[in-house]
This record gives sequence, C-alpha cells and structure tokens, in this order.
Amino acid sequence: MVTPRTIPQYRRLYEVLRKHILDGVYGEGDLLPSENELCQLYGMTRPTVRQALSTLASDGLIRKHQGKGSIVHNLPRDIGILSVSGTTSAVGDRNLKTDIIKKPVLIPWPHNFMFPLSDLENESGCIYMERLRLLENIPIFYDISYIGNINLPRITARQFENRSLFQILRDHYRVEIKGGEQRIKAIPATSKISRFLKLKRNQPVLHLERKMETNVPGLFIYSSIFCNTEKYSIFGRF
Amino acid sequence: MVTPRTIPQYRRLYEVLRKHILDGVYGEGDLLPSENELCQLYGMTRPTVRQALSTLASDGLIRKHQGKGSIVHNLPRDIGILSVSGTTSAVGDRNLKTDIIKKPVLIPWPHNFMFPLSDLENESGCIYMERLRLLENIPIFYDISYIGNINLPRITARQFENRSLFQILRDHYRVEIKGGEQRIKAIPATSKISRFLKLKRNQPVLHLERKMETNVPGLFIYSSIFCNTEKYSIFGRF
DNA sequence: GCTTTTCACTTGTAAATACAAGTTAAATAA
DNA sequence: TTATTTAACTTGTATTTACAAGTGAAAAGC
Repeated sequence: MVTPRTIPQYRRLYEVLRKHILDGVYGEGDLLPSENELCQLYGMTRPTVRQALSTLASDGLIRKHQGKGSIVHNLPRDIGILSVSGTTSAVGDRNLKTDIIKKPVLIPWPHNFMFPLSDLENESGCIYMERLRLLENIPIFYDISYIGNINLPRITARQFENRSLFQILRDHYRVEIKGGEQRIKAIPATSKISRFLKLKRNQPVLHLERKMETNVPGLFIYSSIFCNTEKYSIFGRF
Repeated sequence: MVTPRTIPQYRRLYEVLRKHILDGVYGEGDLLPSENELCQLYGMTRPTVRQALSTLASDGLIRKHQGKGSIVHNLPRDIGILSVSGTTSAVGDRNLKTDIIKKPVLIPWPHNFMFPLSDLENESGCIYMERLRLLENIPIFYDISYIGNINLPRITARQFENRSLFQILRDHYRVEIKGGEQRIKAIPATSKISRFLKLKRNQPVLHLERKMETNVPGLFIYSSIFCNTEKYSIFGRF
C-alpha cells in the first residue's frame, strides 16, 4: 500500500499547530512560540520546525515576520472551498449539511469530459455521485463528483451523508488530496441548477471545475461545483 | 529601504528555471535536471536547490515525484490571475492589452469599503484607478484598484499603459506582493460593467475582491475585478 | 525466454551548524 | 527627560552530512 509507515515529524507538528489554531488555543494576532522554542518543546531541529511553519504559512493560518515571529492569522469566515490544501476541506463543518442527490454509482466517463483522461481512467470508468450542500439550510453547493474507479473496493456502498467524501477516502482507503487545479466561471443557472439551488432561472451562479490529485498514482477526483454566491462568497488565499 | 541588497540564491534559481519553463527550454512532461545536477550547474547545495524547486512546485510549474524527478507541468492556458504568487501576475502577457479608464488619482477611501482599513490607511487616503484589460481585443477584466497612499511619491504621474501596476511598484518603489486574500462571487452585470465588458445587462460576471499584502508594512493594495468568463475561465492551482 | 534480484539513481526527511538581517526593549549617553 | 546605542531576541539564508524510500533498468538466476 501507499501508506507511509511513519508520519514525518514536520507533518505531525503541522497538524498539532493547525489544530491548536483552529481550536483557538492560539487566537488571532497571537505570536506562536518561536522556532527555537518549538524545537525544544517538540524535540526537533529548526529546519524541521520551519518546514511545518512554512506549510502553515502557505495555508494562510500564520504570517511570518522576520525579527518578530509567527503571527496567527486565522480569519477565514467566508466559505473556503477554494483551498482544499492541507488535510481537510476548509469549510467550517459547523452548519454544513450534505444531501445526497444521486448515490454513488459506477458508470462510464461522460463524453467530452471537462478534463482530459488517461487510458487507465477511461478503461475503468468512474464513480459518479451528486450532492447538495446546505449552509444553515440554504443550498449553497450543487456538487457533481467523478472518482476514478481505481482500487476503491465497495465505495459505492458507503454512506456519504455525514462524513465528507474526502474523510472517507482518507480513513478507509488512505487516499489524500495532494493538490489540484480548477477553472472558475460565472454562468447563468440552468433550470436544473436553479431547482437545486433554489434560484431563479438565469441567475448568476459560480461554476468550478476541479481536478484533484491524490497520493495514489493515477487516481484523480473531479468535481463540477455550482455555487450560489448570493449570500456567501468563496474565500481564498494566495 | 526595504531593498534586499542581494537576491537569495534559491530565488535566483527559481527565476531562471521559471523563465526556462515558460520560454519552452523545458517542455511539458520533460524531466528537469536532478537536484544534484542543479547543485553542480549553479553551484549551490541541495537544500537551496530544493527551496527553489518547491516554489516552482507550488506555482504548479513542476510536479515532483520521489524516485523519478521533477516533471514540467506548464499547462496554464486559461487566464491565471488567481495566483499572483511568485513574481509576476500569472497571466500570459502575450496578448494582454491594458486600457486606462481612469488615471490614478489621490482620493479618500470610499465609504463601506470592501475590506476593513487601518487608521493609517484611512488618514492617508488612497490612489484610485480603473483599468480595462483586453485579451485579443476582447475586454476581459474591468479592474478597479485602490492603493494605500503610503510612501509612493509621484505615482499618480506614472504611465500604466504598457507595464503592469505590479511591475511599476516593483521597479520604482521596491514593493512586492507577498500574498493576499480574495472573495469570489458570480453577479449580474450592472449597466456600467456591461458597457465596459461589452456584455448584455444582467449577464453573469465574475466578481473578485482582493486584498494584497506587500513587503512594505502597512501598505496594502485592493482590487475589485469584474471578469467576463464567457470565453475564458479563471484558472488556479491549489 | 522469463522472472527475480540487485544496483544506481532519484527525491524525502532530518540533524547540526553558521551567519545575516529585522525587531524590540533595555541600557547608556546627552 | 530624551535620544542614541547596545544587546538579546526573532526569522532568513546557506552549507554539510546522513540515511530513508521510491523508481527503473541492468544483471543474475531460473
């Protein structure tokens, strides 16, 4: 399997600090312990600590200032699906409910798929599902997912209501998202989309087409997401 | 001054490799020289080389594979303003023309500005300008910029037609973009926007509100960008 | 001919060390 | 008291060294 037997030290420290920030142990504007202090606290050397901190910085959770230190930033209050970086999808899971529109089924890939496919992907078909994600009972995302049918036994039998797709992939199949690419457009709502997102016909909708890379070679996850941005914005860092 | 007297080695290597990739010296799918080879070629050590490569990887220009090497990815064919990361705005400068709608002027900040402002910013006002950016003579971006009026002498007198705003800030004021945050929405085109972007009224338009941080403390650059995504998509990596 | 093993090469992780450069506050001098 | 200098912090850059782990092709064995 592709499972790393041991999680790297810098990764562990990253997870710990990330949790502390999100849990509020370190609040907005606080200074993190200095790199040397972290070395002592967690028994690592500075390059290792710095590797963890630089990941936090690229997540936008901290800001580094030469001579001062690392300052907690933690501001994402809008919807943040743009950054699936790190470990979890960045949406605050609090009030996000997921409705399954179409349960996962194994089908051939659609013709003229939004991204080019490899031969292996084409041969093995894809697992298709549709979900609706609601924030405070308002439908926000209409999410169509395509998962390459590569080494994911019994995935169509799983329950996707409560846990997120990525959580299941991580816990049961050790699949992690490493990164990806996306295209963003503003389009008028089709009748289908307006029905799901409870919008008027032709109202502007954000359309995201995403290709996500995983730690499993050859396995990609694709999403076509339609997003009602009337009340909420998509938030991102760069 | 905030000027680094010497550009770090890893930065120089990053710029060189980036240029080579964008110029096609290394093509899509090619293997970059191995880290050890780059060490020899440029007279650096491996950590330094790796620092350059990891920046390229996060730009999405290469993909690293343990045991194999660094593979050139270079696929951004869509418009890539989402990632101002690195040195230049990521739009291919080839066919991108810029029209000045409103020349830069010093004004007070608008009421109810899209981002909260510091006291210092509020006191000193902002430099305001409007630009229209055309791709193959089709208006794509209607860009409203607000620059904190902090230590940028004579900026309102400069020519913004040819060089990009960020280029001028970098060359003349040594201001570099370090990162930022943004909100994205799909909105119906107002009459003003539809006029500039040559669209029908109420047609969906992508709206980006961005706050960019610089290497100058207290200096932020804000943009409100309206984007015609009928023909082109916004492209991004994560 | 075919499979298996080995080996050389790649990137990944980690330590120990050194100095440069920005920041802040205490100590010093006017 | 006020302004300046110093010193003790911080992160940034860079070298050197070592071993782990993934990849792929050549070599060895069947």
